[in-house]
Amino acid sequence: MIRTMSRTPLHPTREQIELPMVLDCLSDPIRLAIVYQLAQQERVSSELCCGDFNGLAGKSNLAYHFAKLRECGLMLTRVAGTNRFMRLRREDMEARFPGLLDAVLSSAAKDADRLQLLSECEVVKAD
Amino acid sequence: MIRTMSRTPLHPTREQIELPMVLDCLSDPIRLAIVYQLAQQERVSSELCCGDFNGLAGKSNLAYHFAKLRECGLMLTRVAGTNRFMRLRREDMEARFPGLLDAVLSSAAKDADRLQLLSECEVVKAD
DNA sequence: TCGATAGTTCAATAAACATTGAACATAGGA
DNA sequence: TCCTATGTTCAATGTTTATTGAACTATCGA
Repeated sequence: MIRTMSRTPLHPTREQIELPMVLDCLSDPIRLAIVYQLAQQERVSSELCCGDFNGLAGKSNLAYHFAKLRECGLMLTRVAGTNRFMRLRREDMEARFPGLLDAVLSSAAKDADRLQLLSECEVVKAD
Repeated sequence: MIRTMSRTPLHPTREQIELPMVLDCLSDPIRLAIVYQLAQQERVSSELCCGDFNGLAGKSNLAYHFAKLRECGLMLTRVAGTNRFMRLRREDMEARFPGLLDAVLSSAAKDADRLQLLSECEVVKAD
C-alpha cells in the first residue's frame, strides 16, 4: 500500500488506542506542548495547522512528533489543500481513558512556565 | 558522596517531581504493572517488597525500574533489614498532579489483561 | 506555467533506554 | 562464623528515540 503525501494519514481506531503509547507520547515536552496548545485552541476553533507550532521546534522535527501523536491516537490530522489541520481526539480519549487527558492537561497547566508550554511567538502574542 | 546499599536511597522532594518524568515512568509496561500492584496493595498493607514483583522481570531489571520509579517521585523505598519495602507517594502525587494517578490507574484497570498487569504468580494466586 | 508556501520523507547521528548476567553488599539465621 | 536470601551495582549489548538538514511532494495563486 502506497502512502503518498496528499492523502489523510492513517489513524488508529478508538479500540486500538493503547495506554502506554499515549503516556509515552505525553511524556515528551514538545509533544506535551503541542497537545496543550491544541487543548487551549479547543475553546476557539478546535483546529490548528502545523505552522502554528513552528515556535516549538524545526519543521521536520515537528512532523516527527505529529506522526507520533497521530499514531498513538491523541490527535487527528485532516488534509486541506497544502495545510494539515489537527485536533485532539477528545471523545475517543475520554471513552478509552476517562479523565486522563484532563488530568494531564491541568497538571501541565500548573507547571506551564516550568514546562515552557507556549512557543515563543505564542508568548510574544500574549503581550 | 558515597551511596552504599544499606541506606535509604534518595527521593525527590514533592516540588521536584516533574510531569514528563512521571508520565514517562508510567508509559513502561513493567513499571505500570509495578505501580498498579502497589495501588492494589494499598487497601491491605500499603507496602510491598521487591520480591513481590519477581513475576514481572528479572531481579536486576526490576532494580532498574524501581530506581526510575523512585527518581521520578512515584514511589518511596524504605530499607528494613535485607528487604526494601515500597509504597506509592500518593499524597505527593495528588498534591502535584490532582487526579492524574487515579486516572492512569483506572485506565490501566480497564485494560488489565491487554496490559498483563498481574505477574504470573499473582494470576496463579488469584485462582 | 512558474514560483512560493506548507509539510513530509529520508538518511545520518548521537543520546537515552531496557535487558542480561556476573559481581557485590548487607542482614539474618543455623 | 558461615551460609543463604534479598537486592543493588556494574559493564556490555542491542534497540529505540530525538534531532538535523537536504531532498522531495503537493497545492495555490500570480
